Amino acid sequence: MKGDKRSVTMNDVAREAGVALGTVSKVINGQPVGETYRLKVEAAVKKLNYQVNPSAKALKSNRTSTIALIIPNTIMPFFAVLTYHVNIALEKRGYKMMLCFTEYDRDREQEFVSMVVHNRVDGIIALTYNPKLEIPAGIPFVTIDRFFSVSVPCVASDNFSGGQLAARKLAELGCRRVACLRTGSSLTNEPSKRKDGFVSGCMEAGLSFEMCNLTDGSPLSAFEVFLRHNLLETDTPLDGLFCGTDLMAWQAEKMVRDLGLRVPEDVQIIGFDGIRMFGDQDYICSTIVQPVPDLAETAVSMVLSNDFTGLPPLVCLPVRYQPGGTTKDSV
Amino acid sequence: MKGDKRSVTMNDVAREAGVALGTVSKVINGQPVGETYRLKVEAAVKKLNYQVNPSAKALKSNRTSTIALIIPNTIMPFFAVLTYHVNIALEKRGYKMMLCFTEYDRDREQEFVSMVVHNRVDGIIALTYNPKLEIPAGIPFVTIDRFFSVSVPCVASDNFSGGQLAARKLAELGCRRVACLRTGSSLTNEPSKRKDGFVSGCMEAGLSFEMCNLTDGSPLSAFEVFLRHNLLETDTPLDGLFCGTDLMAWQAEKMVRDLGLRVPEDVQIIGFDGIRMFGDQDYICSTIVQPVPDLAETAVSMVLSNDFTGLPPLVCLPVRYQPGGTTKDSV
DNA sequence: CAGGAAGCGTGAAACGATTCATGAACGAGC
DNA sequence: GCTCGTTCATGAATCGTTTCACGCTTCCTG
Repeated sequence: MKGDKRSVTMNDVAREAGVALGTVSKVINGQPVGETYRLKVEAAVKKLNYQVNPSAKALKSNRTSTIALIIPNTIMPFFAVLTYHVNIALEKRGYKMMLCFTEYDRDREQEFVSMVVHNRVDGIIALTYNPKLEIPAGIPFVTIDRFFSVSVPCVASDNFSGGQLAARKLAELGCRRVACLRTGSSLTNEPSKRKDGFVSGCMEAGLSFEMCNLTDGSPLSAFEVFLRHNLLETDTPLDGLFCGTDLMAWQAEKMVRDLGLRVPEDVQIIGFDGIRMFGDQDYICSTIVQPVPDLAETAVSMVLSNDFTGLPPLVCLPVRYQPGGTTKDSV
Repeated sequence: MKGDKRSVTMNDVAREAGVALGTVSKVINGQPVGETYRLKVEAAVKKLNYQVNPSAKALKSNRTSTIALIIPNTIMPFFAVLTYHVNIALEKRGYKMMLCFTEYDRDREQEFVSMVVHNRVDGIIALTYNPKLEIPAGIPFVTIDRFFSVSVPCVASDNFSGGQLAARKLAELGCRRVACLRTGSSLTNEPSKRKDGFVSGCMEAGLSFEMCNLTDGSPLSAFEVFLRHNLLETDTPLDGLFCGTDLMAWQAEKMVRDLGLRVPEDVQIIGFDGIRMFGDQDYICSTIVQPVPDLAETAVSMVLSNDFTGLPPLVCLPVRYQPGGTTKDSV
């Protein structure tokens, strides 16, 4: 069929180099081989432009050099950036990534897990929403932001400290009465510790605070009702907001503006994630920055770890505060 | 080694079903087989929970059911959304995606092309920046937004019409003097037709316009200089902006606000791409929306087309205008 | 200088699928 | 009833690696 010039095989290399097949294999895989032989093989490889056939290698060795990343989508900026860094970390180590988009669907999450196991990936990194996800045995499985059990290593930002930090910053910046806006209250996972940290930080700083939890189905406009009431129709209006994500902060900023108030003069806002547009430039709001490249790097190095069962059950990476235009400390 | 329970093979299925190996293969691949045999095989497959081994299949058939997507990253929202839809379109057809992030590096682009060819992908979809990219023969290759030659099919939005549409809208909305802000002037590709369409639209509508082209290296602040001059230090200030991307529009909106003007009251802004945050909700600005799901779907169906050489050299998909808060027609 | 351990290259077998030459089974035609 | 043709299941060969038992060298020791 179409110009299928048969490709160069190890056998061709062996013949060209005048050595045995096994010797070529050893050279290719960096196993110890006599200097003379290695040189001959390397010359032949170069001459014939030989490249290993990944399918054959995978078939025989039962390893695919592929790691699955199970994640809702790449539409949400946090997921998009995480996916990027996971792929970069994998590429650096000679691995490929198999992407599985679940769109938060619990059944799809479970199906993808079986699917990638059948596809014989060498490991799985998952950011999922099914608390009852069945985790396959016998294959390295690392989660991001979801703690299942001590035998399933989890990588996450230090969400609790991030929440605390936000509260402290708002206090420092002169806020008297603040609120925490968040969604997804139905699920307990690592990110839900942001609010816990925030509460802790407020108490510590003696800051008066409100909670506004949107359950999964509620429309975003519920925030608007909350804000209208607590900004305009009260004697002690809010002057600070902590939002569960930057996107939420971005929405909140709009809502506050639409209510005729100024950001950050009247209301200061801190988000979470550290999403920026334009590469290294603007943040969409003042925020608690997650170390996404580190999250990715850590998850990858854990899933590829030689001693998988020796890994710590939960790795929390440090976050930092970043002014970004919605707080008074922004330049 | 670790619980490597040998997996179920076609041979096991054949034995279980009491038929020959070849028969099982035919059933699995949907080739015609006697009813009785098919039923026996299907029963055995179910009983043993057989799944084909992709590596073995790829090795023998020389097809991997994998398509490479070569793209700068998934950090820019447009790329992120495109990647998402490409993956969904591929998954629907039983294909996997191999992601290659180039970060706009021409050498990496070229390296990835060779790499994926060696990895024997069944086709390549590429969004690249190297005008001299060498396109491999003998493998379906579809580009997005970059036209190379009539023999390399390209899928793009109708950028020219989009530019025209933006100009017409600004005219309709009462603008008298407008400008086009864009970057990346050094490269001629499909998106660069946006400005051409815009120019054409302005002339058609009798609208006075300025061009502000940022070459690749320039800092974003050059826009600020341009805007300050054309908004504050002139007798006939601009009252409308068309930006090459939504991100640029988002920046421009900030700059205009920082200059003390109101959006959309004083200056109306239209972007390009149709980026939204929050799924189906907010657009970050009034914009010309690219049909990203269609772009992905089209690119995928083209790259998998049976009659690859019969494809049209350039497919332009229709765009639409979407009010989003930075124009006076927004509710 | 003989004996034996250590080192290392060799090449056949195996991984699990696809493919195709082979021949069995069956029906039609005369 | 016999021949010829068609249909279709069969299973051996093959894809390009990895692996490992085997045996040849080399070199050290006594």
